[in-house]
Amino acid sequence: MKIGELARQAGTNPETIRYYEREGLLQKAGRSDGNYRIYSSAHLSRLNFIRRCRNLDMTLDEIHTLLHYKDAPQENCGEVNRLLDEHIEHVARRITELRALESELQRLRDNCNDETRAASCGILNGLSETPLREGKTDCHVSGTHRWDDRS
Amino acid sequence: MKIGELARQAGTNPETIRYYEREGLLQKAGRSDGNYRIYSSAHLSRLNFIRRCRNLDMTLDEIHTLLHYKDAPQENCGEVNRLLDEHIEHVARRITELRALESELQRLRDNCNDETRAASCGILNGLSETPLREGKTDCHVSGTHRWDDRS
DNA sequence: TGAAACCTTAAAGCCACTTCAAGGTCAACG
DNA sequence: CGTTGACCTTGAAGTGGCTTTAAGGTTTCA
Repeated sequence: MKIGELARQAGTNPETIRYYEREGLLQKAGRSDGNYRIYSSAHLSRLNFIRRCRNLDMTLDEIHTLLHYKDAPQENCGEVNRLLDEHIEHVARRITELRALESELQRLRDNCNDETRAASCGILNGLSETPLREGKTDCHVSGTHRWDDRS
Repeated sequence: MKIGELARQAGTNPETIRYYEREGLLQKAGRSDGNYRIYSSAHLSRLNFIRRCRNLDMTLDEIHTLLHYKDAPQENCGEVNRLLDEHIEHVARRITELRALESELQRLRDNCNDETRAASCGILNGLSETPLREGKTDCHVSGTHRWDDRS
């Protein structure tokens, strides 16, 4: 199987696969006569593992750790459990933050209901006054702009 | 006021301020004899506006747009309203996604309660089997790893 | 034969900064 | 006067997780 076929089967794209190889997440593939990468079903299942973890918003570093334990089945899995616990906490924290954000934005939005002159727009005026919030927690869940804004 | 003082007052740091200047969000400051940037309270309030918007997870592009209307108070503020509506929707969508993520992670976590051999760890095995979810929506709220992981 | 679909590499681009390197300025202290 | 140390300057590179671009090589089918 060549890289394009692997990409199709895993629902990702060839550049991403080459990137994972460079980063050492995916073992190097053998090459065909024409220097094309040739993959087996073992590559596919490892790639699927990686993509599942990415869908769960894990970093490549975290995935590296998980792959280590997959490759060392005799080791104790305590670190895997802890990694997941921490990750769940990060997600939970980010949800809390985004909810606070949402209500703050909604409050701001309610300040202007008609299209008026910018000078008297309650939103712009609100943004000029709202106190700066402190306390971005040490949560690693990120902001509002990760994926392409195709909407 | 020099850049360090401005940074302190706005709760940000000098490099960020220079970056905003390069990006055209903050007007260029005058210079002292020794070529230091000198700021006024007008700079401070504009910087505060920008930081408030960033705290609300807006992109620099969105902030550019808002600043345009602040600078043109006679224009109609309809675009400001729409920008906020879209932004609120993005945040709401990301919250929904993260909640789904959280329950999926929790389900996975429940598969392994003791420290055992990695080979029989329900988490690793779960990650090897869970179907790949489709449908990352076109939400631009980002993942779980935005801020430093200082925890 | 030749065009289309696939593959290769290396490098740059994305966002919103942060960090680094190498140096210049300024006030205070001995 | 010299020097220490806090502050400032610029430009370039690094962050993460890719995506895009450029410039080509290979394979397949008509």
